[in-house]
Amino acid sequence: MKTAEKILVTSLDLFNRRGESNVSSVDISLELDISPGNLYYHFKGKEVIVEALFALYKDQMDKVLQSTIQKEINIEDFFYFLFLVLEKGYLFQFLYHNQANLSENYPSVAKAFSKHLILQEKCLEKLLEKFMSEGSIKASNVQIKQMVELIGLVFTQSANYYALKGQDVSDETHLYKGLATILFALLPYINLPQGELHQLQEAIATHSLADGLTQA
Amino acid sequence: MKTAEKILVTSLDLFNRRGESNVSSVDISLELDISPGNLYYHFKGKEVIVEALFALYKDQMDKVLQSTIQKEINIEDFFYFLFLVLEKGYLFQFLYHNQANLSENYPSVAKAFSKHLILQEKCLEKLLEKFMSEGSIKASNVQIKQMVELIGLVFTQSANYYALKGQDVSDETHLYKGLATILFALLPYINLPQGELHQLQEAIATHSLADGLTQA
DNA sequence: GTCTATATCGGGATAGAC
DNA sequence: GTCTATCCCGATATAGAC
Repeated sequence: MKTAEKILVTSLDLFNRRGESNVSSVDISLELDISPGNLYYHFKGKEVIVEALFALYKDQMDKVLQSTIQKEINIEDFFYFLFLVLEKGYLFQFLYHNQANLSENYPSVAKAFSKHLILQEKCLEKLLEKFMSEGSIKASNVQIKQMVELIGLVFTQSANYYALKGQDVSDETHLYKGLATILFALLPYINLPQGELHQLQEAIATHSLADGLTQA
Repeated sequence: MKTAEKILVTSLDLFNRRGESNVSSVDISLELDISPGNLYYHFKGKEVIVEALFALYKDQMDKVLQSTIQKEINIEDFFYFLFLVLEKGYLFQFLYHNQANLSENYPSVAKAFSKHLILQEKCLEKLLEKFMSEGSIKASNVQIKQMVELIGLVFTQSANYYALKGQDVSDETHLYKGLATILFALLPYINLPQGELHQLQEAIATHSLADGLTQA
């Protein structure tokens, strides 16, 4: 692995674990056993590193979105898709964790982030509208918009919410809790045979045992 | 107004507008036309200021919660109560805006905050359970817990979500959008005559015209 | 490509005069 | 209570040798 790549991998890891603002360029070079000067040879400042990491994030996320548009997915696949998005977010959690700082210190990244989010939500909206026209979802257009907003809220903020409550966010359990929240909100509008619905719920609930959601 | 009080008021204003981490003690003294040394005479560092502001926040929030327990409120009052909580949060938005930094730089505040949140959610849960036993809400215990979690998510994170999407959060409009999201998620479980429900929805929707939620 | 050494800058903190 | 002056420290940034 080239030094440049090693820097990105290590930075991502440190950012995710300690928060971007708590990691200085010296910390990164220390972790890699290289000198600060060397780090600067590859990346002229933390900003460039953050930008490079965001580009990676965007690439991977776009691939997930792309796959949804191409394959004709049904509403059960949909929840799996939601999980994939949550999971990608988890890999780059530092982007969500410190977004206030992020937008203040790296406005270019913040702009690209919000642009990407809006696109992502457009994509979600299209999907839900398709389900609506197919009859697997019963809702008005306004309700669809509400669903999109709620999903966006869970995607981008649920980790912060759990962290604020003092819960550990280092494992992936909370992803399932987020998924359960989305399922809870959408369920009343989903038009599926009871049996299949329960199957879906159980699949999600088995992963979020901790909170007694299993009885859902 | 005493200097100490002026410092608190000005700090709150600056924190809310620029974010706590972007406001240095010198900024505060500059805004007040006093010297940094004088500021330190009253508050030995920003930490003490943040702690004092959180104490204020907690006091005011507790009063709102208290009022709910004492008066026997019905489910329509409930949404007004939710709005009051959202509004109090708005007055101290800096606590929510930069929570990652907050918990890293002021662990004592973070601990008190999470403790307060958990208490608040207990209070919410009790309220919802009361509505359930009265029949105005039809839901299982697990669904009640989900409602509480969703409300907590909106309370603490919706401003961050809108900010992340690049929207302006300086006015109070987004409070109504948050309220609309909660209403959207709870509505299927609420057991009220259609007429009264529509009244509720409209009352909320008239305040969030911007997003076409009026048609809800 | 990588190192050491150093310059710069901003924020937090404090001593001592008034 | 309030001010001025100063110190300390951590982080960014860069120059120049190897």
